[in-house]
Amino acid sequence: MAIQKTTKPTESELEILSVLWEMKNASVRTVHESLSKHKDAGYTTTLKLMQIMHEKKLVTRDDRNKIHIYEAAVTKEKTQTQFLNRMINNLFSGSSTELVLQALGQQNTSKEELLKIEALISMLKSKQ
Amino acid sequence: MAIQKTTKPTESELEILSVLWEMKNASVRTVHESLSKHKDAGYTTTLKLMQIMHEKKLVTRDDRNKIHIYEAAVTKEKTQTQFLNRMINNLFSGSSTELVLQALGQQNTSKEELLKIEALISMLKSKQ
DNA sequence: TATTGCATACGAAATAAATCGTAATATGGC
DNA sequence: GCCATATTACGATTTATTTCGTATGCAATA
Repeated sequence: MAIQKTTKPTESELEILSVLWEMKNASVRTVHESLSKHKDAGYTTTLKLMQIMHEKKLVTRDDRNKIHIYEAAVTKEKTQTQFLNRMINNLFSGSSTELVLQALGQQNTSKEELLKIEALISMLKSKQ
Repeated sequence: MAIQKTTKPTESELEILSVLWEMKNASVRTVHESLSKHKDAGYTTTLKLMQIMHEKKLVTRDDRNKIHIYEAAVTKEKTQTQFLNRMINNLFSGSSTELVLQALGQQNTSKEELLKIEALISMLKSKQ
């Protein structure tokens, strides 16, 4: 059985995936337009990137029509997990708690958000 | 006033920084030995990387003696924050809460850890 | 003093990522 | 059918990152 090599998306690929997750599916033009708000690169750059992502199986596409429609082939959750783990190992000595503490500490999180987190925590505690 | 361009460490540079944060300061040989446990690259590769990091001001070094002693020039906290923010923006729609929930959800965190987080949360709540 | 063993310096190759120009092609409106 | 326009395909260039080979120097020691 062939090993499914988990291709870690690059920074640029992540930007594209974000758009696709948001929109469910989209043409190159649409993705490019969305990216243009923040970033400034030519249309063919976006196109090329998406073609490469297709080769890497990071996206699927429907190319039955002239305008190809792309869709993310990896879930947002899986990708988040992948990057989170990487980051926890690289920067937080393998401790997710350290990361959580740091993330909560630096940002100012609203009371509502804090309550949501508390809820999850008591849920986790009860499960132990 | 010149703008302090925040050089974002690359993946490999991060590995080296981790060792330096851990050890406070170290020679190339020491860093290389530590990295060798996980990774497999030649000594001069590590050396070159650390020289580049010195140029980029990511590390300082004491080169009064033949064996140069390196030290991280960026704090672990600052770097963590930098990467956390990047990640929150790229992958978690700008919401640190989302990241926290995801991080807590996937790993199994011990009761003690959960208590630590709860403590921080109530501290944050009282400050609002 | 000559030799050996580590150390740094440095250039250059190998690899990866991002960017873009140009050509080929399909489509819709005239 | 022809043209204008928008799209994809693709090669090439640029830039960043990682890797390593070789040169050179210094210091201990035989």
